[in-house]
Amino acid sequence: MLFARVGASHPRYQNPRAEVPWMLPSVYDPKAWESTLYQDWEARGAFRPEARPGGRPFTIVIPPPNVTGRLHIGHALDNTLQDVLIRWRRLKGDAALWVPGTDHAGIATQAVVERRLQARGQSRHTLGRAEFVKQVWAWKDEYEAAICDQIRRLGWSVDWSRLRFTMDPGLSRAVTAVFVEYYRQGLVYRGERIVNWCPSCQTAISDIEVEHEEEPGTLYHVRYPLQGGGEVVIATVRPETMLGDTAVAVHPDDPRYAGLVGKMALLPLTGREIPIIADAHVEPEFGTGALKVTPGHDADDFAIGQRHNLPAITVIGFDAKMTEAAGAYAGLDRFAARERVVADLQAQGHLVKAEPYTVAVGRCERCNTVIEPLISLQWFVRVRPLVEPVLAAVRSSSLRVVPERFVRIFEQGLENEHDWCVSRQLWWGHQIPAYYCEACHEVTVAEEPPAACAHCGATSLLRDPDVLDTWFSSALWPFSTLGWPDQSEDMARHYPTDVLVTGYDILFKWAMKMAWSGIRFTGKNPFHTILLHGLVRDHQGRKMSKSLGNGVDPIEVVDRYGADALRFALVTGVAPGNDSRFTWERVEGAQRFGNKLWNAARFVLGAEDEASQPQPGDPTLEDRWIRSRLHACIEDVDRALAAFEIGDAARSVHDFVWSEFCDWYIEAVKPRLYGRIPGGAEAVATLREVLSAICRMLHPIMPFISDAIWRQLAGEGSTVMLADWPAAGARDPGAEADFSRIMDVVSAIRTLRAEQGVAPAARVRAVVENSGALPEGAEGLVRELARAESVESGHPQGAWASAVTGSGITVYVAVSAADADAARRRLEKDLQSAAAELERVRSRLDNANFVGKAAPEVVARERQRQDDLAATVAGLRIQLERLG
RNA sequence: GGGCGAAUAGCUCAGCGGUAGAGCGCCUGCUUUACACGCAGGAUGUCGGGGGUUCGAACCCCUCUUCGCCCACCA
Repeated sequence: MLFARVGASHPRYQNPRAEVPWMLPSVYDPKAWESTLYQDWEARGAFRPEARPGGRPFTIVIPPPNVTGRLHIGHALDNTLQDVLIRWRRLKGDAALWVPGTDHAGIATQAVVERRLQARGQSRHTLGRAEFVKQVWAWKDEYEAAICDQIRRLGWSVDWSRLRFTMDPGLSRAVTAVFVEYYRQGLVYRGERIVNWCPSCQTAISDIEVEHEEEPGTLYHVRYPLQGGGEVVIATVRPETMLGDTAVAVHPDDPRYAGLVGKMALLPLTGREIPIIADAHVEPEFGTGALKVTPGHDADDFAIGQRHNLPAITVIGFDAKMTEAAGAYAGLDRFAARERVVADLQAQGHLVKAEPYTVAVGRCERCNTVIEPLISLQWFVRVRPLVEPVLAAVRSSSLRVVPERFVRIFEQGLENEHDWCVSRQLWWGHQIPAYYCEACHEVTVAEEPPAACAHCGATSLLRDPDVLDTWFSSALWPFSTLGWPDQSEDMARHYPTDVLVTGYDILFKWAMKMAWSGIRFTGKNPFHTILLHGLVRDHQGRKMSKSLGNGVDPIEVVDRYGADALRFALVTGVAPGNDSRFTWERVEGAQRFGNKLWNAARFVLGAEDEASQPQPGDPTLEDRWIRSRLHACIEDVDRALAAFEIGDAARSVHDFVWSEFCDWYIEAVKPRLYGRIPGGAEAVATLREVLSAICRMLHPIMPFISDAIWRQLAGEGSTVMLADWPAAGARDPGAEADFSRIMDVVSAIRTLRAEQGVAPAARVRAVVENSGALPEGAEGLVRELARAESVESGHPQGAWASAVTGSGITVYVAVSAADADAARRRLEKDLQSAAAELERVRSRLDNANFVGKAAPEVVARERQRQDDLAATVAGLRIQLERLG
């Protein structure tokens, strides 16, 4: 037997009567099923699109997790959403392909490996580049394996035969091809520009990798004397950079400084002469309206410098220490230099004032080091021309962003994009395919190392040592994973992909770049929809982080509750695009739901043996009702999934299973199954039909338990994973209305029993006020569900307890030793609420505006309500009188 | 400087124009031939404040407050 049917009994399990004849434990044990099922799915080839021959392709590429470490709870959400879509489409008959893979994550991975080396007293420099890269590959192998294992544990149905890594030979070829093509088209260039330099990571990073934080700082006002007398006062938060000033700028229209433009100022501390220039960038309102210009250490100043042909002086080096150009300050750390400069300015009388000021400090997102803007020779991608077609795609909705509010954010991100610095001074990554001639110093960019310089023919060429930004290769992921630049079958069949599922936090970093690369190199949007979700926070709403130690390991959750419980909990916690909170309570709730379904399945499977009739008869009211409700549920789940509202889909199945199938249908069907009423065979057929549909509807979200049940329902040779999605048949409004009256009456009787303190096992006499209140033949059902000895119609005399249902039906229960006070309290409560409601309805109907302006059906409904409520109130008054 | 999100029961969240909901927690009962990871019943809300639109607002508009994000050449 493939599957163990008997799991460990639950310690709290204590119902001796539940020794089940069909051998299923009463507590669902995920461990007994999950790994076996996953292996079986894989063995069947169910993860591959080929498992659905003839199906329409449906494709998702996984956002490749970094090989720096293990998956966190955010990955668990991201990938579960993808798996839900993939499994749903597969059940719908699509040839669903989910491409798995991992990202080499340049800086991050290099940093963790370097940290490990450091712990052993080594560094990448002691190893040398080749050996170091070899060690990073070993790390990658280790963590990739761990990640793949986690993917299996979560039940994600990825196609393992298509596992990819951003530095695979094929994907690396794509990277080179794209770089070379960009170069040919003039979209990539090398230049000496001001970049964000991280002194700790020792590499340039892109704008988006810098985090801006507001911090308390100081704004210094410094007096710069003028050549020939006078002075100008500038304001700065970084006085140490004044050593590299090459101008003072004022606004061209600023009357205060109209006469100064063209004159020379004398830089304090060094006495160097710098010109006073006019530039519209200067904000006259800020500070003194005069700006010190340091092209070597400020991006804005660099731009001003270019406009005015100013020289740039680098006074801070790559090590964040002052350079020789800083004269007396050379060798000092940049922050120590700031203090010294301020002290010296003060001593020499140049400091006008220093006032507290909030400054936005840029920090490296990886290591939190304060970024130093520095001029250096780097490679850049010109993004403006790339961005235009993406804007057009978003505006025409050929590229959708869900939820829609992110469309504008996406557009603004595209519009703000500046040239992208793509070279990194690292060893781990795709080495830039640029070769420098040692003879003529010209560069050759080519897919293969050239034998000779393209410019002078010399044969001595050196390859650029830098590697590309990780996002350069991730940007190609939707097509590089499918075989591009080759004309592969997967490209033909599975590209463009369908949906990109990712967190809003990497919309700009990643999604945008994929969009432009896809359009540029394949002529198509790489996906038609970007589905965004938020962050998974801790139960207090804090971001999960290593330093807070509040992170939740998804595998720990799986170990304790099973993958289905985690998946269900994650998915029900999210509204599209919003952050969500992780709580163990939610996971427990999901676990209980799985167990509830498991036990419903035990009931259905066991019911088969007990059916009294061999031939199915006509469906009864409850059969028609549950089918109708099932169809409503299927419709709703389909609608929700199509709209990417996955939490809604989960809730819908949950509520149907628990509140309708279990609470009412299974209970309603018991008399037939136990032979007290005929019709058992039809009940069994309906039970099985509904359970089968539940398994299929739930499978995308809870793949394991749905298959565990399915296999017992349909036979072990089968798997729900490759079953067909249930069809939403026609609704039966009559059955729904009739059965809901039955539920109303049963609930009313139960309420009265509880209020009257009737012993649970005792049978009561019940009366329903008018004979039309219950559907024909429903008395037996009500008797069973409400534990009544009889259910009649009429107006009983004497001391009966009564209650009014939401639908206005009055229900009476006879009690042997009536608790008159309790009965009176109930009546008064019902009377009070009915009278209040009647008053509201009356005043509404008395309002000529309402009657005149509201929709006619609304008015008609209110009139009907008025009549019903009036009758109810009158009836209750009579009841109260009878009670005395 | 611009933009976005959140604010509903003790907690986590649905609801987004027509009588305030769920789960958890809480209270009362209960071995009830699927399930005590359960069943039945119950209590609990100035739907952040203030204006407006509407016959009617938790829901639409304006405004304010609090919390959290993102973007921007924010000396």
